[in-house]
Amino acid sequence: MDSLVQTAQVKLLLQGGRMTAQRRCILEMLDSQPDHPTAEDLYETVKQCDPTINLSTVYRTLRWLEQEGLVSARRFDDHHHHEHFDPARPGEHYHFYCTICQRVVEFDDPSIETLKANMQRQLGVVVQSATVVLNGICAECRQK
Amino acid sequence: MDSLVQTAQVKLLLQGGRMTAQRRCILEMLDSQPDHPTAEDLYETVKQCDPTINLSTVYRTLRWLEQEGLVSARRFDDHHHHEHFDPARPGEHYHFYCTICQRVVEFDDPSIETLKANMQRQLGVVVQSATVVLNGICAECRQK
DNA sequence: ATAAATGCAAATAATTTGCAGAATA
DNA sequence: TATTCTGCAAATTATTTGCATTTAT
Repeated sequence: MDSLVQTAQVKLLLQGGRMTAQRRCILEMLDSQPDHPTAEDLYETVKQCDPTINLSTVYRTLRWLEQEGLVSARRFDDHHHHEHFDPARPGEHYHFYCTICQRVVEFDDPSIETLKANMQRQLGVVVQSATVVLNGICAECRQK
Repeated sequence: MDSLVQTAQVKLLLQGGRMTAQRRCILEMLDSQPDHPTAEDLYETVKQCDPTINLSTVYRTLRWLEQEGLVSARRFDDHHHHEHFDPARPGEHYHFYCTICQRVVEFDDPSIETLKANMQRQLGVVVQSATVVLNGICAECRQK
């Protein structure tokens, strides 16, 4: 398992990019959290290791990572219009979003492949990807 | 089948609201199009029947309709961060989004109920709603 | 006549960009 | 030392809000 820092290092070398302190710090934070933070969330966290970092730098790094296929941007909530950044681990996965505590739980299920196949057949389309967000109440919030 | 204008009329009466020319025009446009327009799309269309209408009025009407359960707001594309407004017809449905022509096709499929049931069991959560967007190439765009 | 809705312009929120200076290879 | 990257401030995009004026009931 390469760390994000290592993977990014290689990509940077290949394209003449540079591993700066800011990037290393962002990458380490992203790697250590099982979260799906917003840019703002990440900014607040990263400030702990580099208090003078700028939000633009966080965005620029996230966009670069996205372009390199190392994170993907998702919108979970139709009314809070900000993106969550999902460090791309191997294997497609989908999300459960708790409408009470905003927790995100990843899952995968064979019924989604069934759905894709059904729709390709019934609609005559080609399905390239699927976004599935189940909204509801997570196990923890139910205990109340 | 009541038209949106009629349904809205009743809701307005019950809450002391008023049926204005602008609202009627927006409702008729929404009703006649099988589309999922953005606020801007709708604004351009509505201008044809009321050239002096303001974008704020379109937004205010859409938000009121949303609150009344007559339309729902969706984000289809993770990189164009604007909402599409879906006139809520009875029955839950999901969306196929063509990444070439931006066409939206509605569908429903029993595999989604299976998915919800699986996840409630496996994750111990309560699923209240599901957002499913399949992205790919529609039948028309495939002919090329 | 009165409360509600509109238009306008300014505010907000999330994200992006231009540019001069700082830092890496 | 030559580029690349950063911080800052200003720009952009989508949407919302305050307020004076207009309009439906």
